[in-house]
Amino acid sequence: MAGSVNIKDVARHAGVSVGTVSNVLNRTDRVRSDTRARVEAAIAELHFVRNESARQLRAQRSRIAGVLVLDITNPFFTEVARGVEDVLGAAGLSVVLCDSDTDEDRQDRYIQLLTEQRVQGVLVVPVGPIDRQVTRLRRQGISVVLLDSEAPEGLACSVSVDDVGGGRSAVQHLLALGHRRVAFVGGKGRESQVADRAKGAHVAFLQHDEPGAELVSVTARALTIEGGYEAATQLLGMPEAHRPTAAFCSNDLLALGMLRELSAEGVSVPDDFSIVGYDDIDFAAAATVPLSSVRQPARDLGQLAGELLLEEASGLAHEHRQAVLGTELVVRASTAPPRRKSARRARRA
Amino acid sequence: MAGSVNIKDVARHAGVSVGTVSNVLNRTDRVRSDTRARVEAAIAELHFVRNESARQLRAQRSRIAGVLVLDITNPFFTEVARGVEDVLGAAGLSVVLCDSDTDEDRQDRYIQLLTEQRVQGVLVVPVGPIDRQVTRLRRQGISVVLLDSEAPEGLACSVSVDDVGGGRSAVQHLLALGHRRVAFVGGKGRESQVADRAKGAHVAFLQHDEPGAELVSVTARALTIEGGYEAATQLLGMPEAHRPTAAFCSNDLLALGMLRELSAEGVSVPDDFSIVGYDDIDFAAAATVPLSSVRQPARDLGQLAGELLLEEASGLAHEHRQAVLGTELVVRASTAPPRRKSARRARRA
DNA sequence: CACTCTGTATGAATCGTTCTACGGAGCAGC
DNA sequence: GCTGCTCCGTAGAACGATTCATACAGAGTG
Repeated sequence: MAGSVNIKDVARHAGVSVGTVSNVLNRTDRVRSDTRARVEAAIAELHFVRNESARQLRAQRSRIAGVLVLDITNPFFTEVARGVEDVLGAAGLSVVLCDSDTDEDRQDRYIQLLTEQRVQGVLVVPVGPIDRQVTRLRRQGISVVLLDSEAPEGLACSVSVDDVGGGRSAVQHLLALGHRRVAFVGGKGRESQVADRAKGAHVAFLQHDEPGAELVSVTARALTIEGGYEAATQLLGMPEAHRPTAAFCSNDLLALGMLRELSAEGVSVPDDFSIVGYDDIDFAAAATVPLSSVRQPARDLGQLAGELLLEEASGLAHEHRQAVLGTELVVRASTAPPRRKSARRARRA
Repeated sequence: MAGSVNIKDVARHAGVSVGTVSNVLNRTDRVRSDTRARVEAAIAELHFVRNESARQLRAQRSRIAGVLVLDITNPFFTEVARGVEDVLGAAGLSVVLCDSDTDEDRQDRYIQLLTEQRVQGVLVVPVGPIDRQVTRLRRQGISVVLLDSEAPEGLACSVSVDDVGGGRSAVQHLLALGHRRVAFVGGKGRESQVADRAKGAHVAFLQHDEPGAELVSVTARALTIEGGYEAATQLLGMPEAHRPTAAFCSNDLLALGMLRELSAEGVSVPDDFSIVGYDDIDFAAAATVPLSSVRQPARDLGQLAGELLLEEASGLAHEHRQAVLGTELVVRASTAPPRRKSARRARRA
């Protein structure tokens, strides 16, 4: 049976008071070594496991932090989570990972859950505006750091990436190669990250200032491999005269999906079409046509966010900071100058 | 301030007793509608958020289930987690994801954490033998289901995949194509899944019974893309006479890494070398040389495990069951008959 | 011997919620 | 008017660990 053995059972079994057992658990040095040994023996014998709910109730705070990401199947976010884990784990906090699946309702449910748990802190990659939820968390004394998204001044700490710059560098690269019609592939969602990457793409076009150059917007159902298939199909459906010769995809999943679908349809990358992705996940380099991609320092992002959270949670004087990390364009094999007009056209399926 | 407003504050503010507030929260129908409205107004006004620790303490059980996987950056496991979420989320349980990173210590720490939290249940992809931990969890009244690994009869429910069968079908495919020297690529770990896949590979060889056919074992540092690069290097380092003409990799990460490294070294897949992966993650189909792979029904696996957990946790009479799901070999472009002897050899870098 | 000081152990109060036993009000039936 | 309901609401005892004020024993000091 055993059901649940508590500190009182341990105390009785060891012939001491509950206070002493608690001391063995939490302030080991305050108890004589023979007493401690007796208590520890009782703990082992009865298979006592501390009830964290009771502990938390008393302590008014848990030893857990939550990480809430947009898409747990996207390696970029799991890499970020690992970065968080690196830092918080070392500080003795446990990290639990939650997946909003880019759904505001799910995001809010998880935030509610974490609030009810009175976690130490929450690191969240937000879906849509999140000011209200941040205020609510703060009101419960829960630290918040925004991940991969810049917080409004004074609202919270945030660690983001210069997505405008990243988007710009991707498109500059394509323009420099000689492409004039470039697709920007985004999703239906209104993630600020994607919007910023799009903005960066526009900036690159404005700076380029070549007459006739055109940025075409393509919208996939979701920022997934599937979405990439779909976006490729959309591109192939365009009349050749207006079809872009290159695409900047707002993440690598899209880019890999598009790469695959184009190859399957006989469009050669990079000879017939160039692709730049975003995130530089491991799979980007591992693609057989290794993908040019805008690298985000995912692990660093997570680590820095973890540090900011610890700083805020420590209760010391704390000024919210907005860290913005840089990106790095990694050029691989999926980008090349466009084929000359005279060359044979991509075969349609 | 606000700090923490509790049910008592709400009661005072609404002019009722704490019991009534609790009833509004938990058994809404037992309270007259005007009273309820008053309480709800007070809750909203004071920004009351239920303290889940106290609730759990009283209820002796949380509304959370934990999923503990080997590698959170491997899309196979996150897909399994989504399957679990599908089922448990619908049942009103929240799911938290933990990453053992194939490390027994980390695994044990997370199990300890989940035990202290008195979660409803734990779904775990085990690292090494786990009987002791299962017994311990069970003793605390926590349900356990093993994922992707078959539990010893009577110990726990488990949902696994016929890895021996999967391994066999992969290697049978290669043998049928005419390969005679085949590499099995595993890792340093002692995961039972990998061992079973290796066993399946051996079975295929035994059944094939062709003199001179040879199964070569290659060990990567880890079952990751990096590990795949490394395994490819090992293969390329072998004297050509003994070098396998095909590899069965124990997961897709390895396979994709190997595919990439071989391509980079001028070895063409599948012309010079065939590769079969395992898991059939989305990235496998999306590789530019789409990967032949043994598909595991990841999401189904998670869903079924979730259902078994709910059944066990419901407290009804419950017999532990071992579900074993089948695999399906998905043949794509990374496998082909071996090049004839006379053909040119792969160029070394 | 009286005193203080130090090192240990104790016991009760506390955290916030749930839930059971109970009570008062209103109503029907006799 | 009494009994027996139902409906709503209340009071207070749990749940299990932590912690603080306190007690006590023994050593050291004068």
